[in-house]
Amino acid sequence: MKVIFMGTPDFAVGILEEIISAGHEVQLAVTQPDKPKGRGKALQFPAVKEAALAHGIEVYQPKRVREAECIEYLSAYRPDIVIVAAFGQILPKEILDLPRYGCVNVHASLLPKYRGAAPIQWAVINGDKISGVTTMRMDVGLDTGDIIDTAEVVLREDETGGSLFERLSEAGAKLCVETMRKIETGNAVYTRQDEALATHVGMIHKKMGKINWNRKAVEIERLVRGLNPWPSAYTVLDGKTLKIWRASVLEGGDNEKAGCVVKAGKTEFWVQTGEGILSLEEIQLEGKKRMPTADFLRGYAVSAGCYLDEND
RNA sequence: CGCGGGGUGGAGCAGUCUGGAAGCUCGUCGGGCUCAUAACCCGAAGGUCACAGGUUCAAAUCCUGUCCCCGCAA
Repeated sequence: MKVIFMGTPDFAVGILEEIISAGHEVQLAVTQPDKPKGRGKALQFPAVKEAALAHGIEVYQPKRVREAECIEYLSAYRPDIVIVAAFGQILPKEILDLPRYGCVNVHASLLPKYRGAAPIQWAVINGDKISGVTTMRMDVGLDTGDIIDTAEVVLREDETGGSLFERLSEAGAKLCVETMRKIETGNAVYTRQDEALATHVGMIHKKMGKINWNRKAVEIERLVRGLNPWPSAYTVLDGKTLKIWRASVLEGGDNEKAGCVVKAGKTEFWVQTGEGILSLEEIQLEGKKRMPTADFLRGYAVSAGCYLDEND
């Protein structure tokens, strides 16, 4: 099929490449404009742009896809289908109606659960046992189109936002090609989403990573995993940001106020939470590299009894 | 030129302001203690102090330039 691919970050790259190796003709890759990124200032290409260029595919980066100029531009390609994966812009009806087979979105959740921007992290943060990917025929709503295929992925005990990201991207790539095959051969079945079961999740903000020690240790530990590698969960130690990359939950011993450092030994760094104790395993102080807690404690004196996240 | 922290034996750090013998907590290796140990005791190896210039009798430390790592902001 003649395909226009729309996507931006890493999540979309695997899908794009799977479509290519399945033998489809990707006419154009549409992605967000380059943005200044990193410490300096340099413009950085979106991951999909990098990949598209590597495959010799033309790249188009409209600021707003809903503008007439953009719609005109896309229609000139007369694609059979438009595949959308983590593109980052909402498509107007004119584009949805453009291809013969419509626009198909690969979404990183089992719809109608987790419609919206950051389904992957939320699945981890909420402690879901199962997540997955869904392909659907897009309509004007936000992730409300008819479902074509789904694939489940079982979350691991130590699943992080990053690891699930990768696994769902892989699953999504396979599912996408499978869905395209069904569509092409006329075997696709379109199922309406059950509105009663629909839930929405918003974007991930950096502030969400700020740990509230009054919460349960299990919840904080899930937050740590869900926001790893971005934007990461953090607290404050001696007025400096302390990122927590990995932690584990210890039962019992709710004797101190939440946020109190219960133990700071040679290798243990235990913090009291609202329920249970959180053992920090891998951390990173502002300006430093991330490192195992034992390494950190070798060079940084943390005294038991002090409090994290003190606003002094 | 967006703001800031940092690069010191294998790891994490102190020392830099106020130049003048390379230090701490660990790890490693050898020995001892012990029923035993990740515990304790004794000893040893291991560093061009990121790189390049400069100032000085003398530079990890002061000056200039470069490279690399990281936090914030975007």
